[in-house]
Amino acid sequence: MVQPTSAPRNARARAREELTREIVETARIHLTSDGAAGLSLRAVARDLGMVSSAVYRYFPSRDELLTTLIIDAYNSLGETAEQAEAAVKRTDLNGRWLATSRAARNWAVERPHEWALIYGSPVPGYQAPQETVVPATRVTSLLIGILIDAYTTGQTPTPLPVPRAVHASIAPVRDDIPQGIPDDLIIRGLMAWSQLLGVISMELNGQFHNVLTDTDAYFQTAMHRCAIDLGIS
Amino acid sequence: MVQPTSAPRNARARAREELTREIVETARIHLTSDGAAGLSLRAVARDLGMVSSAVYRYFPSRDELLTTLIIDAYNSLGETAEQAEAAVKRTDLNGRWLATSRAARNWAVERPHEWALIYGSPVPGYQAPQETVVPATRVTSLLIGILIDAYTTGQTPTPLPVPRAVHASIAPVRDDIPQGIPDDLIIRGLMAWSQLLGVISMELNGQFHNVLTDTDAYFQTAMHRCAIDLGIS
DNA sequence: TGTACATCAGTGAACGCGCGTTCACTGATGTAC
DNA sequence: TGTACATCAGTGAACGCGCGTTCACTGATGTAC
Repeated sequence: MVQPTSAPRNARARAREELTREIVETARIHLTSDGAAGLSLRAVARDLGMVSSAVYRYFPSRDELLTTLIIDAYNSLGETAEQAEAAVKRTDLNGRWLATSRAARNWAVERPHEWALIYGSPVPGYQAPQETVVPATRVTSLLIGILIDAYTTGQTPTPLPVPRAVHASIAPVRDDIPQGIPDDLIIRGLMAWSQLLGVISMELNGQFHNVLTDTDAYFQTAMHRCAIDLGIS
Repeated sequence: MVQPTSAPRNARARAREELTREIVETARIHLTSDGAAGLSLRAVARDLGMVSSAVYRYFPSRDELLTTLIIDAYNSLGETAEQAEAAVKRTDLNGRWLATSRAARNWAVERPHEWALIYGSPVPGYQAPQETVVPATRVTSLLIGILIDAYTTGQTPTPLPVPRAVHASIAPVRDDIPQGIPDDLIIRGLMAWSQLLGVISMELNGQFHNVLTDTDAYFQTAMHRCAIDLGIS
């Protein structure tokens, strides 16, 4: 009882933590060459000089390893975006939006396969478990925060009409935001978010070939225009 | 020389055409369950009651079959969108844009895996050959046509400034459109296009879970707002 | 119209490779007394 | 501090499955004379 129960870190536990990390790290690298569908426990084990069955002491199945990679990706992106956003003066809503979106793009360009893992086509046969839900909301929470501040400080654009069916349709997202935010602003936020995801995914999927040379410059301008549409520019 | 040389269609040739079609059709169905990465020549052959090596009489490799699927998908989507767009009065630019975008979404919702094949993450290890380039431009050509008509009839929005770097960056896309279209309109067109791709992909990838209930209603509104931004609403 | 030859679709076996997962086991590390 | 036992990491073999592609072959269809 002298040791705090929260840290029974003997050699075995430390080794376990380290190897778990190494497995995830190696799997992440494999993602880069083969994509999520090609992620193989055996290949990971081989790279670590282990026999394939040894990995099962750390992850009960391939899908669990995938889940860890997905959660890590969400958290890594979330943390990157949060740090970038936190460095901007609270009253500079335009700056917060630009910092968040730029951080997301930079993260994505550096790790295209991790981006595809979380925002690309679902991996066939893989069902994302509940644990992935919370980390998935970190970036969108930043955007929601900006929208709330825009609303409470009165920096909102002249609203466009929102059809009744759309008003009803956005009921779920209303659960995550304070009351009072107008439908129009929510729609603008959603559209800014899909613009952000759309432009990044297009860049990563090579859809700007023969269209744009400087994708970074284009991205900045597109995000600037989103800010104008949000009324925070 | 009595027979036209263009149609030496004896029984063998007809059988070949039909089986080629059946192989592609079966492969398309397999796409639905396993995605592009899991597309297997052997599985296709099995479904057709052939031995796997027989497929090699029709397609020299798995990648060639994939290429055919990709080209077919682009053409199918292109044709669907073209027909929808052609049914709208030429002067109704807003209607043409809405018809095009709606047709694209409907096509995508019915064939999510074919959509992923052409607009999703690239298949690892697969390099798209030149033949896919032309079919890939059919839908964007419609959008460009609308923008050109908007410009020539003077229905353009008040332009926002376009940074010098972005002006230079869009040089490639200028090769596909008539001279004179302002930078601002091109940027708006690109952003409408990425909004379109972004919203559809988000819906297919399940990113509207716990966000929206009626994705169709949301899509229509989003596309309507794109039209406003393009100045054609 | 009939025959000889060429073309080609489809067969079946094989090569060489990969995968996820299970299981009985060895031997090292950790724990209770 | 020392000993007996429990825990657990890692091994190596195996199961049962899949894949793309090649190759020598049979037998049907098509063609030239």
